[in-house]
Amino acid sequence: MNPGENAMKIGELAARTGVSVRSLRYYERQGLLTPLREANGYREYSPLAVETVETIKLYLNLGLSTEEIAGFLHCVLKNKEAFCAEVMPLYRSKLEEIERQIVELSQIRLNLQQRMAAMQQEQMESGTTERGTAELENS
Amino acid sequence: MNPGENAMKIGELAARTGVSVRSLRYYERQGLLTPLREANGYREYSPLAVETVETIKLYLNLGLSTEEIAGFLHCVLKNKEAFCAEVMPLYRSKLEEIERQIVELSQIRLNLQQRMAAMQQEQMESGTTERGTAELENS
DNA sequence: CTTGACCCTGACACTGGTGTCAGGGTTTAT
DNA sequence: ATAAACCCTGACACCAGTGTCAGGGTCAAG
Repeated sequence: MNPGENAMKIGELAARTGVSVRSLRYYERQGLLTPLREANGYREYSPLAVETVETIKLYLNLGLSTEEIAGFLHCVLKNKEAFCAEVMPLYRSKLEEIERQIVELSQIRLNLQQRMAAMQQEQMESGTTERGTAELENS
Repeated sequence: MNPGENAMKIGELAARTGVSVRSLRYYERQGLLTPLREANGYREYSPLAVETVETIKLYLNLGLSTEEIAGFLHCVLKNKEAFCAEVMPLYRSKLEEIERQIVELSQIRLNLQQRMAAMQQEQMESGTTERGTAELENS
């Protein structure tokens, strides 16, 4: 009945979450995870740590950095997301950033597609003018 | 009439192309640019170097790396792109990569939008169940 | 001869999460 | 007591292009 009854060590947490031992230590250094220590210095994780790590994975997959996650993880672990004031502005700016990136990539895609089409044209026609690297200027 | 008549030094090339001196030296180390050297060790660029740098910029803007560019720059500087065999496969794989990235970002965008919508819902309704971080799972 | 504007090389920093190695302790089972 | 399987910390590498600093030449104008 004492606390730490079914605590686990880092290897087990890694196995349960699919996150490498290396990454778990990194998350700790970033302030996302704060395990107790056994007398021998080994990290001691409560069963709740599994949920915490899953939550961290979820936010990392959204493109948030560990530093950003650190700003609200504590809150979302005990409340619904909607009641953590830090989350919404972060989502907003992240969404804008993602959209900027999509626009940028779309422009590159268009440029590539046009250049490829032009190349195939020229290979068909095979041979009139010379030099032509810079006419489809750029993004 | 001797060669090097209107050659320029690195600072002038940087000014004409808008590329930093630092980057010009980097391009050289990557094998993209091979200026002569004056007796004092200064780099000596022919006027053609301006075009070369513009071409490099163009390909960098397409998302190609200096290493990739090095593989075909020589060819495209003297022929039309269409006649450089290395270019098309590179464009193809780059296009695929870009499209993968766009898909990935689009998924994140959707996930963010859904979470934001859900948060606003919950704030309206304000208050029934508890805990809800992981229901819109992830990308 | 001095000042200032150029030029040279080499090297570290940054981004950010992860792999991996070195060098060393602990625990458990045989 | 020894081997195997864990655990610990600290540090370098990666990607890739750019900024920036240190420490030092070169050259032209005053």
